[in-house]
Amino acid sequence: MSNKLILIDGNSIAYRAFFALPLLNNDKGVYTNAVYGFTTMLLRILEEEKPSHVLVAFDAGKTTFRHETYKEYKGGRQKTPPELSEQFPLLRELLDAFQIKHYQLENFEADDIIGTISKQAKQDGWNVKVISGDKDLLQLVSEKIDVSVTKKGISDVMNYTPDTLKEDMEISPDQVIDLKALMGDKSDNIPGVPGVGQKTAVKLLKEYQTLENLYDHLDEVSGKKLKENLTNHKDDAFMSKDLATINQSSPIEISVKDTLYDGYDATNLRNLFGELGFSSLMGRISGDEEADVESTTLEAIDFEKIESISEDLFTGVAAFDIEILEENYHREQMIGASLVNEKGKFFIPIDVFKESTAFKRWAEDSSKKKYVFDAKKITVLLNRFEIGIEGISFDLLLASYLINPSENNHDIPAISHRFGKTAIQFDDEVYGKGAKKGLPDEEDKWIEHIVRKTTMIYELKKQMEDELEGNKQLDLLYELELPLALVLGEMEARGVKVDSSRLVEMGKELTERLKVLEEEVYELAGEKFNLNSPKQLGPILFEKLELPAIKKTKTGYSTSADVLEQLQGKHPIIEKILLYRQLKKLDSTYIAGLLREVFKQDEKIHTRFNQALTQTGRLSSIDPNLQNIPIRIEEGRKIRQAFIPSKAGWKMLAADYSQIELRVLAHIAEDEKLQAAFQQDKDIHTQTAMDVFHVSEKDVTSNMRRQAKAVNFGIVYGISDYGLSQSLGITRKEAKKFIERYLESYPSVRDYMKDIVAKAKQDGFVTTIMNRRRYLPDITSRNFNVRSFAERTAMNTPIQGSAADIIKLAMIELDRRLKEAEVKARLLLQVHDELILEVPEEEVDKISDLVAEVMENAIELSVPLKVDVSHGDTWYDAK
DNA sequence: TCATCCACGC
DNA sequence: GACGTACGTGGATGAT
Repeated sequence: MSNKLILIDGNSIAYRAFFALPLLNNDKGVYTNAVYGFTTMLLRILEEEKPSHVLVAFDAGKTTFRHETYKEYKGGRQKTPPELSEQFPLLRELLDAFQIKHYQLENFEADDIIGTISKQAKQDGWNVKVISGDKDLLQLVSEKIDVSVTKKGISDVMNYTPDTLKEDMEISPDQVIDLKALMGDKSDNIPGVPGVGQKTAVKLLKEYQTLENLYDHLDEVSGKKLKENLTNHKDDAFMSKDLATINQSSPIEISVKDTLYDGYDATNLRNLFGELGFSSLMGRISGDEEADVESTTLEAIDFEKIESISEDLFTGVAAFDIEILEENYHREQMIGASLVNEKGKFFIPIDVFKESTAFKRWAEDSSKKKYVFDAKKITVLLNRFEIGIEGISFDLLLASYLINPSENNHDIPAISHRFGKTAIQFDDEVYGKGAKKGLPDEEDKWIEHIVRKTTMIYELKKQMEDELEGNKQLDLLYELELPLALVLGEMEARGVKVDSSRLVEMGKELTERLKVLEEEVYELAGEKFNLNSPKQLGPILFEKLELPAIKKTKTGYSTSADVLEQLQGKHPIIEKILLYRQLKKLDSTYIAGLLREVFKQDEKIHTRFNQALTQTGRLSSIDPNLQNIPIRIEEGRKIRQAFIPSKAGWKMLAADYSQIELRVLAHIAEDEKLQAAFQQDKDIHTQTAMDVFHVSEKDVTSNMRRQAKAVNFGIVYGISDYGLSQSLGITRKEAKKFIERYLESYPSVRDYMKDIVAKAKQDGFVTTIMNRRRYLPDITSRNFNVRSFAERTAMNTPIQGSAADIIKLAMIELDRRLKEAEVKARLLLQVHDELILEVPEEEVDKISDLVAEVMENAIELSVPLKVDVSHGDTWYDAK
């Protein structure tokens, strides 16, 4: 088999990758986009071309021999952005990990190295492929040498052979330099001949083949001006030819044989990918696709399966984990536990630890430090055996989330691989996925996996802590998220009592009304169809009934509420459909959905708060989602009547922050006008209307207030002019004007918005009051939409995220104070800016005061925080 | 099983 | 001008 050599123009490809990809950085804040792009290209080439030899050539230094002929060579070039230059060392590291030779030569450009080596290879009869973003290299094209030039981005390449070159550019490889001699090259500052562009140059070369021949027959050239230019710039043309000519006899110290490529070291590469945060590329490292092969090649570990627990197992700090295959740790079966400490690695069967008093003593002893993954989960799981847990001093899940919330996989194997630890398989590989998920037959296999995971917790603690310390986020973990996890764990385990019969009753009523509505709709439509299917509803409305179609979706007509609302009054069917949709939602999601989630044992709902998901730091709630129980529409709000205290004579108590985000904005932006409004406890939407419309309070109409409210809403949620136009039903232009007027009224807010975007561009991330981070690589995107989105995110995340920080602080403090006061009242739920508690009737007054006091003083801002507290027999009545 | 559409909350 | 636009969860449908 003949040799195949790949020659890569390193600088050119790095530049291409850098500008083609958003300014990604890894979790250490190091920019990696060029390296990432380069890597994807390398992986693709290695896979597709299967080369025997590879060389990456780099430019060296600022000046080359070309500057001796023409000192303006490459003059006027923008200097390499620092975000890119800092990636070159990484690039070399990457190539080393790939075990690919790279080379640079003082005074010469990458082109010359490539030209020289390719010439040697050609003489030896090798097949050569050159890869670059620069068309200059096309002069090397020959029978044996292909040149691939990136077209757009880095993955889109055009491969040139002598034939395709002819076809595409109508010239031969030799003529590439003549072409450039005539045309010049703006980016290299090569002059060429004025007035001669691509078209003219090609025409001339077709007729005279070479530059020399052209000048020999100069008098035959038609066109007075053209002839004059050619005559006057003959020197320029020949110098340009000189400059454009690649030196194929550079004094390189390597030869083709040195470029031997013998495959990469998968382990090294995986480690580097881990450091760089290229988790998405891990799977493309060959060897990885055969996961089973890898599993058998994982180095064996030493561990002990414990039959009975004795006190002396617990010395020093321990990593501890309980494995459960399904998501819902409130009800699903536990598989086993594992403990790793200075003594060794241990697997502990469930039955062994749940009955062990030694274990319980250890778990509940706050002086025995534990490292865990997902403290909240562990709290709930142990609680199922009536075991408490104290002394958790590290949580891998929360640490990973805080380091970079945008990672979408925060399980132990994923984190481990990201941080360069590869002695672990992914859960899917061990347990399978989907319907096939389960314990593998071989017991050792899954036991070992569990032990390995716990080992990772033990080993990663230091690394993660260093990372957090570097970001000044240790407090965020240890003073906020970790204590909160325990509070949340108790809330989840406590659950919320549900009056199922009330739900059933409401369900019956709804079913009746739905049936009637459905019939009425079919009557009006003149036929039966599936009313729940937008795909079937569309044609009925917009074809059969000939209503004007306002919006389309990918698959047909849009029948969303905002479309239907615009059709209201045009046909009686519309309001029936709207009502049907609303009631159907209530029935399926809130009645049936909630009933499904009620635990039989205690008639309670135990939601799970996801503490490591949202990009802003808010919590989310699943199975069921208790953060979106209806409230705006009365019919829906009644659902809340089914949420009741767990004991007779107790009350539900709700405490919500009033305008917390706008208060946070007033604080962060230091806007005196906003601050004053809050200090005087003004109605903020009315105040905004006064400021934006320049009217006095009494002249604020309800419409003005509505619009001001929408603008405030937009500020809080970071919506665009488009978003505002949608919510107000006005044009985008008008919306833009509104926003502009808002910013005119609150100049400090405008400054804040400007500054935060600039800071995000500089740092690559934004932070909240408690130093939570959100990375915004898209902020440097050259795509307007992508960039705009990132900019709005930069403005909005500190606001929303800080509000999330504040209520979390309040929850920790409130939990502490409730326990300290030895009252029975307890937290049940958090809904972003609101806390729900259940309280014995006799404690209501005291707790109302306490909750308000704690929430209002969770943090000291330049504006007061205001909390409204209310209570009642059900959640509905606590309004 | 997955994508799409729709709708609820903050 | 840029064509997709706050964050989430969940149900129903329909194609795979």
